[in-house]
Amino acid sequence: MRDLVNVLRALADPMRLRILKMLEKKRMCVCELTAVLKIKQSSVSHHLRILKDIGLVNDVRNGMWIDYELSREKYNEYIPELLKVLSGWLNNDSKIFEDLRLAKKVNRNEICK
Amino acid sequence: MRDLVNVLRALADPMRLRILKMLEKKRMCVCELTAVLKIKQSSVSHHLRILKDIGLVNDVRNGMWIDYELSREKYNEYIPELLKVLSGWLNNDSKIFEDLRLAKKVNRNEICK
DNA sequence: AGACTATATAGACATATTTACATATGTCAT
DNA sequence: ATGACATATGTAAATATGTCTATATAGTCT
Repeated sequence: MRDLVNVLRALADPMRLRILKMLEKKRMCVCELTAVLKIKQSSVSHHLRILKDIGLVNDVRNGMWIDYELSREKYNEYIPELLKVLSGWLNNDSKIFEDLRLAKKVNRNEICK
Repeated sequence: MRDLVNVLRALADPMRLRILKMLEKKRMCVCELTAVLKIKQSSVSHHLRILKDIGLVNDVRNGMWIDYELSREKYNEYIPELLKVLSGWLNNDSKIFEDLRLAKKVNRNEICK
């Protein structure tokens, strides 16, 4: 029960949903996510920590960067099913649409000054 | 997006999950739910309002009582799918098991003094 | 109509959450 | 090692959430 509540809480936030919808398309580093979301880097890290702690995302070090991706490990039974239904949602949301457009253009070598 | 966040927030609470799991089995009035959950009636009403506002439950007057039931109307696209996956979850949770046992026994004519 | 009772609402309090700022950690290149 | 940069963490302020007490509302029943 605690697990399910924690997964739902992790999902019940616009910024974290936006992050997850971007990670559906590709791995992204913190500075790329920061550039798209337009909140402070520390806030992005905070949201990523919540998603990582509950097992919704993994981080993978990649040179100077740390890439985040949707988790493929089975931390608990709820996550695969929720990620699956989420993949069918918000695909016509204008905010998500704009995020994905920006995420596609973003280049870590340019923006991470 | 706002809709989805609100549905997830409504679900992300142990008391509200317990309520929904009971309503999966049968309609229940506020005083019956109060007896099982063992929190104050006003708190139960508060949770029911959140569930009703987002469209997860309906209320139906029944004589002196107001019965709540899982919503069958389609307020938004997320609710039917989430209620469906929820029906497969928590069925082995000990708290839920105990709730259902109490819910089956409870009799509104006795407890609503 | 009036008393009764199930439910809803308002206000208060404690706790949790989101964000930003400042700083720390850890990696790469020189 | 040192400097530069990406990311993480600690702290503080503003806002939201869950529970309670007290009271109001809206029905029922006689």
